[in-house]
Amino acid sequence: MTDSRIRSRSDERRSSEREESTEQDERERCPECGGRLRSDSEHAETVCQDCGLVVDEGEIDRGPEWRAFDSSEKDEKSRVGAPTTNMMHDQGLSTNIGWQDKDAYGRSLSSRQRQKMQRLRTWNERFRTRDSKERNLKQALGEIDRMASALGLPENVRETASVIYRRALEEDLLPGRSIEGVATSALYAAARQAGTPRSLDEIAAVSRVEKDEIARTYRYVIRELGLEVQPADPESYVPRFASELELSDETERRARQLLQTAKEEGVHSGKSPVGLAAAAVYAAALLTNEKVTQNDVSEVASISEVTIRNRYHELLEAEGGAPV
DNA sequence: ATGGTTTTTACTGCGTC
DNA sequence: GACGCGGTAAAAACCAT
Repeated sequence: MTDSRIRSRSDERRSSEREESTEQDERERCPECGGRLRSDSEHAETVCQDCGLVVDEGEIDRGPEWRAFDSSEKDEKSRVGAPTTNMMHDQGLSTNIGWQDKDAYGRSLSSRQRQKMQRLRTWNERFRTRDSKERNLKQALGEIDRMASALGLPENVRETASVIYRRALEEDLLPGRSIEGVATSALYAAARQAGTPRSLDEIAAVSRVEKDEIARTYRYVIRELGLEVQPADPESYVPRFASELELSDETERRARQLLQTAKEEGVHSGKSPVGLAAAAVYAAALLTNEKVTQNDVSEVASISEVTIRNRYHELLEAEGGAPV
């Protein structure tokens, strides 16, 4: 009697699961029979529901395998430290010996113990940054961090930059190039990939490396790593320029609009995205009667006034040709 | 290296405050 | 007269070949 109840309940569960999975993910199809795929995170597989073909195996579930129902359970069940991060040279996994001379109960150590701990700290530090690659990374990541905060780039960009640098290091791209150069290039690439691009000039302003070298190493790194970085979208510069010039949201919106229509008209191929963005901001300010001089815009965008003039004529022309 | 394209530099004239 | 703006020519920078 109990048996049948249990079975029936589990049957229910199974059928409801199936219903769920038929609803999910219509676009993925089985390459064999065209049946629906069902991802089974418990077994780390993606299987076809019709023919049973396992399409994808070994997905990694990075989440915890337990669930916590209140905060005390969370403390009890959790047995890991901070998540690993690529922003530290050892991904945050190395040993750290605290600087307080206290034991696990918070009592102070005897002087003998203190000396011992001091020696341990020294050696730990030596081992931690032992080989040249580690030291290299440590310096580069410090550099990336410094530049990123100088440019006001968010954390995820730093993270990406770190990953790129790490890869460059692994592929032995460093010999013959400066650490700083590669670090800067990594950051430049990361910023562009994240859709918060900074122009080469801006990057060069905070880097210890010359613009030429940055550009050169950047191209090299991109090519060697097979990174795909699309040309920067002019629109992604607009918010930054607009806010630096203290322009209204309305102006920002118009600037975007101008760029959109320009894009449709195909006015912008081959032109520098920064110039286009600057021109759009200027033109938009004109349209909304906000006072910004070409000089102002040229300064925040680090682009010449002439370029702004040329571009914004084209922009207005495109807008006039295709009214909204 | 070269040639074509884009951007910058430098200079000039015009109108306005 | 200083400033913002527009235009132009020549130089420089950039990019693909």
